[in-house]
Amino acid sequence: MSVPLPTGPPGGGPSLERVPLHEHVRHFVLEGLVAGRWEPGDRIVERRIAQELAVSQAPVREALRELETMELVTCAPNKGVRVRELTLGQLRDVYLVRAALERRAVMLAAPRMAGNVATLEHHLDAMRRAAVEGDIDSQALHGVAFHRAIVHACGNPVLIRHWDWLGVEAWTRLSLRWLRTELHDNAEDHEELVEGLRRGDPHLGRLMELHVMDYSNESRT
Amino acid sequence: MSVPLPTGPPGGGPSLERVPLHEHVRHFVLEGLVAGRWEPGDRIVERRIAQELAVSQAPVREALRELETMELVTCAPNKGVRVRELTLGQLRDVYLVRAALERRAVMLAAPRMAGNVATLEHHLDAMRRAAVEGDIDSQALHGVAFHRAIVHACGNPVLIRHWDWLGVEAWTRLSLRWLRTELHDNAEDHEELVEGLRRGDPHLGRLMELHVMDYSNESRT
DNA sequence: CCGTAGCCGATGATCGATCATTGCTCAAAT
DNA sequence: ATTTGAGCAATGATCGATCATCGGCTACGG
Repeated sequence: MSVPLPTGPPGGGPSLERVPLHEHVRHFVLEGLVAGRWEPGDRIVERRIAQELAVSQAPVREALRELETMELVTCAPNKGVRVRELTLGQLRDVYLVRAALERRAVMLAAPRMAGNVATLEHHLDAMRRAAVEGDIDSQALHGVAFHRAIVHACGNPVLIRHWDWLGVEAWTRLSLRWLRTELHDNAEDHEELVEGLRRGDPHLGRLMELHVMDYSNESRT
Repeated sequence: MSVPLPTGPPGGGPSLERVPLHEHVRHFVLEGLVAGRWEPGDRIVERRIAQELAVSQAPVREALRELETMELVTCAPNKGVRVRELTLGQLRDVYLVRAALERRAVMLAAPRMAGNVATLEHHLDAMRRAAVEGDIDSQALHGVAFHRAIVHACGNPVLIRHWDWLGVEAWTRLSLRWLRTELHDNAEDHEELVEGLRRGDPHLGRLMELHVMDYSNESRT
């Protein structure tokens, strides 16, 4: 289960690299979730998706199980899949785990990046631009990319995998939709992280942990 | 995917609670792994298991994907499932993530347990007994149970789930087998944790983190 | 002898159909 | 009116079969 799905579905052109069917299904359902096709608590019916995409039940099942790993849906035996209810408390639970992982990630990443923060600064710029333009979605996307870059730099595949499983990007987009979460104007917090990484701040771990935890305090309802 | 499978397969008696087939398969494969049926790197063939258990391919697939989530096997598209190679480095990766999660878990669990450490002391006693009796397996099992109790007391379902996905018990048993890992005589380290929990030691987090990380330094080859 | 294209069996991926459970409907009994 | 349980439709779980891909083997050309 390689979580990121790089480019679009193969409807356009047959790519050199054949993508397993269940990945397309996963992408489709994920888009449906973010686009608001289902509300929290709604049932996601395997056969319905299967018919809709003209595939059989099997790849749909597999895709839904993957989404279950990402905590986006819940799954009870013989009861099917439902969109996970996203309460503030549960969001906080996710952020707590995320903070624990990213704290460790940044501590590992710091010496490995060795001040090579170009990618981070790129995303930071994009966030600033998005902030002044009021492009909420872009700001969220680059914010996630910023954190992803750090996590992927940590060099620990297990940690990376667990972080991916947190489905940070999807949850961020969903919380924007479901909870009307407000994006903190946090470009400066990120600047602080970049600074810390550039010169190996010994408190980077704590900094990151607090930074991520802050996210869970930014909802207005 | 509820990771723990409480009691044995239903061959004995039809339990009131019907267990999904793929859980039996998962249990079967897991036992096979621990029992040494496969070595690291070996291929696990879906149809073989299916025939062996007189089930179809579908539940086997599902079980294997669950084991993939637990990092016990790797899975490449169109290439099938292989038993994950367990190098010291990878073991360290797992322990690092585990340490990050348990650090946070114990910090959350401490106020919730409120000095209620009876369960922990039970496992601690069992570990001591196992140590003097030289019962390696029992010591490992109770050691894992000790940590599991703390993690489950943290009250964060997301954290609990990720910890379960680390497959701590399976990895512990497997590293005993594959890497001839030596069990540190660590009853006293655990005693320290119990003490800390009993009186809300503010350094519990760091204590736990170091405690878990120490595990990854206990291999002799 | 070595490299390479093509054949072929093994096996993962997917399919369409069937079995079994769940939740609902609705009417009879209280 | 409420309860209760049989009947039924929906749907998840599982099955057996087929399709597609991978890896090894072999024959051929150099």
